[in-house]
Amino acid sequence: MPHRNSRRTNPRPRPEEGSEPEKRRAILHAAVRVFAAKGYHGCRIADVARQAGVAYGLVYHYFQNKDELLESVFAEQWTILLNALEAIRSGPGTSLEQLASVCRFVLDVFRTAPDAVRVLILEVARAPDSLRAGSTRQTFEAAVRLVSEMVRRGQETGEIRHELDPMVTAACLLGAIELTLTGLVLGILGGPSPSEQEIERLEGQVVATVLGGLASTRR
Amino acid sequence: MPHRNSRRTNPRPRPEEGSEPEKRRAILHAAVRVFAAKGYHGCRIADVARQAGVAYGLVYHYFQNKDELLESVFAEQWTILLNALEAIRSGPGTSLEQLASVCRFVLDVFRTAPDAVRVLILEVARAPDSLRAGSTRQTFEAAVRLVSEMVRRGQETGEIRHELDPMVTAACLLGAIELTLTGLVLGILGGPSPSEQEIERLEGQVVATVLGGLASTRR
Amino acid sequence: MPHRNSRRTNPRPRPEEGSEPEKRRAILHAAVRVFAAKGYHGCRIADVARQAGVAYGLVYHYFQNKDELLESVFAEQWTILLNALEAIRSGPGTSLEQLASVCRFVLDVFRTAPDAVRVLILEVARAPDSLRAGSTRQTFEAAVRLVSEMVRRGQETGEIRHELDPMVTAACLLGAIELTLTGLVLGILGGPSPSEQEIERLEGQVVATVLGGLASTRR
Amino acid sequence: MPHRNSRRTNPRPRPEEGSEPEKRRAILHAAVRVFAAKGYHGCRIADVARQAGVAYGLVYHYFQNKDELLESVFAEQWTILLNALEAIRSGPGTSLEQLASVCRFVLDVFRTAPDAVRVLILEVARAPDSLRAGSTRQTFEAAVRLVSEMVRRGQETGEIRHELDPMVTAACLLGAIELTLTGLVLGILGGPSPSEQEIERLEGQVVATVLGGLASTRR
DNA sequence: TATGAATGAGAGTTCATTCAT
DNA sequence: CATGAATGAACTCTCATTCAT
Repeated sequence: MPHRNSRRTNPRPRPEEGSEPEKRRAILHAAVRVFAAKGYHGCRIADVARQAGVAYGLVYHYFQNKDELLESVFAEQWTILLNALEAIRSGPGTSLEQLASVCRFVLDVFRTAPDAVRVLILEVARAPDSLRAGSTRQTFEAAVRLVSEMVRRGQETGEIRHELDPMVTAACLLGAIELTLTGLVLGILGGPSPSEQEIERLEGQVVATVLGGLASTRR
Repeated sequence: MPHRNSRRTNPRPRPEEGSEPEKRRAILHAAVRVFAAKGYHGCRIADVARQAGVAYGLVYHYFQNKDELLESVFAEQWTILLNALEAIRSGPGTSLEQLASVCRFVLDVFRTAPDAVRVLILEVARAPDSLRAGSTRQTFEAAVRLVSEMVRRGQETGEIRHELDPMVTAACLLGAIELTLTGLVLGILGGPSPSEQEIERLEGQVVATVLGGLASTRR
Repeated sequence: MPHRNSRRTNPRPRPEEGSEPEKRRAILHAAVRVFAAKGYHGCRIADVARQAGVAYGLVYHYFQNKDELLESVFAEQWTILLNALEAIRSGPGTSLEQLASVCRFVLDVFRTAPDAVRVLILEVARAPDSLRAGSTRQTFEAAVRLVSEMVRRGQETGEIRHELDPMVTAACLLGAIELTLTGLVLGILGGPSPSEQEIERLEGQVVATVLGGLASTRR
Repeated sequence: MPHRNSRRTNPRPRPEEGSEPEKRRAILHAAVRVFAAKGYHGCRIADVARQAGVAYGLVYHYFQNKDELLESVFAEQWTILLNALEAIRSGPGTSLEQLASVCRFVLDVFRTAPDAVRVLILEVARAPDSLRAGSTRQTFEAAVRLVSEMVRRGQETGEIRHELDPMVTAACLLGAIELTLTGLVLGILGGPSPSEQEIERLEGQVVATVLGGLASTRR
């Protein structure tokens, strides 16, 4: 009986520099959707395979195990977000304008790809330690650091108050976005199925709240 | 003949009508801890029973099933928080002072009972729909509304900017708190095991950020 | 400590020589009903206790365990049947008349106490070996023997064909009754809720079929 | 290029489109045996899997749950019986001969496959309502109807007494067979392990009893 | 007698993972 | 690459039985 591979010349099963097998992609996309819909633990391999229209076992051909799959989902989504944040940071505009862009960007993405955002935002810290210990935590931290960097630069230029801790400020800003999104998802804000205009209005509100603060006068 | 006592002639210290059985309480407490440590799906009945020091089956004596148990946990924790928020709202102080108190209160509780806070904050929206559809969503919404009410009153007294939407503002405030807590839990803020002083500092930072906003000058 | 009851002149709860405690009786009655409704394995102690209106533990006060309880139910029901069969046997009438009475008796009882009959007839051989090994098998066999005795006597008087094996004949007769009852219970015979008249008609049919046989002419 | 096969050169014994997977069959067979040995409620999935020599989970690969498995067992066995009855009915012979064949057939099958018969005969009406409501009740009724049809035809040809109700007669006949089998199973008839000859003798006895009736003379 | 809280073994079901084809 | 049958550990839930009061 011929063994699997006479010489193992690696005919091609390797991710072949850059070009990713189409089915791998399908699985990843499916995972995002299922993940978003059912959460980390509710997301079963069978669901992902069915959603992707591939055979059960193929998932294990491309991913070591469930954790690696979901870790990949996280990583990919975060990478997209990080790239966007980085683009904003290295782009034009004052720090305050950049931070406003961050708010708008996330809520904008939600409008077009709510699943991805849910995965990104709502599932952080929900995954098991194994995940958190992995790249996810790092990328999450990276996002906070990136935003805190914008804050720090704003402090240098005098746009942002010096007394604020950039990291805490970044956390507050991202947290404000997150819970606004949660409110949206749960239907507490914006109603059961918010219109695009409504979401735009919420964007403006979040920006105003976070940048300007609640108080009408400075103490 | 001396009757045992004025009203309650219960010969044996029976589960004292109306008062909650001690073991039920133990199970609930254990559930909070396990829940916080492992999340909704990672939380197994066996863990809860062991943690509570009771037999497996007893959990099912007091609770219909896993969902009802965890729903109870949610309900209890939220009730505690809601009561505290309500106490703050109906207490003394200006609206801004009250909102500052809210920030401080949650972070304070975290210092003394991090598990409860994790359950409360980190698990919202993570539970299955059955839970979200239940009392949890309502109480979550209640919390947002309570805070938004404080905001609204602050707008009436002129302390808080009129252009802000109270609900969005409340969501931002609670979100800022939440992600700061998440940062604490993950060790991104305050280091691996933050001192009480460090947490106090973070409290001040969050209050300053949220109430005063990021911008050093108003547009 | 004051004892339970200053006077407590034993109003009656004592087993009072020979007289069976009222609650024991209630449990037994309840067991018959539950047993009939749910079958041996579907019958839970909790159901019996609730149906009897007594506390859980009391069942174990009067009966060693579930098997003993259900064995008691069997024994009691069979005893009633055996006594009736014996009364018929030692009573007046030819053998054929007696056997007709047996048919009528069982179907009659069904009319007034279908539960008891179901337990008696439908549950034989369904119970675990432990039960079958016990008195149930013996009483079941006793019933067959009793009927076969009537058959034997009929053969002696020439009423019944000599070529028949009394035991097989008895089994056939009881079997005919049983499946007719099953048909009644399942609604295949007599419709969903048969009238008394309908049951009477079935009685006559069974008697005619069993005693006279199917064939219109003897070979 | 050699086409797949002349008839059966299947390189891999794949589940052969359309044909039933071999292991599914093994599970079904095992279920019959375990079912017969322990009854509906005593029959555990683990037993079936072990008996079939397959892994626990495979049972759930082929069957939704325990009820569906046992329903399948019922359905299959009844189908076999129904087919046999139908074959007898549409075959040659007078009605009386056909009915005699029915008696002989069932007792014959018992000789070669006692398990299947036990399942078929002894477990009817013992299963939970869910089962009874399903195909089982219908097929049971179908069997009674099939036999009653033979009776009716016998009445038309004058072989069978006109005064008998075909349905009741059919029930009596099948009941006679059933309780004779029960007697066999319990060792009340034919002794602990009856020889084939003994069973043949019982067959004759049952036929004689049912067809000819008990009475030696017609009233 | 009587109660019902407490126990824990056992059974059904799910699902990540492996493997032969 | 691709498939999906096969495996079995893990988990939820049930219920007979015990026991302190």
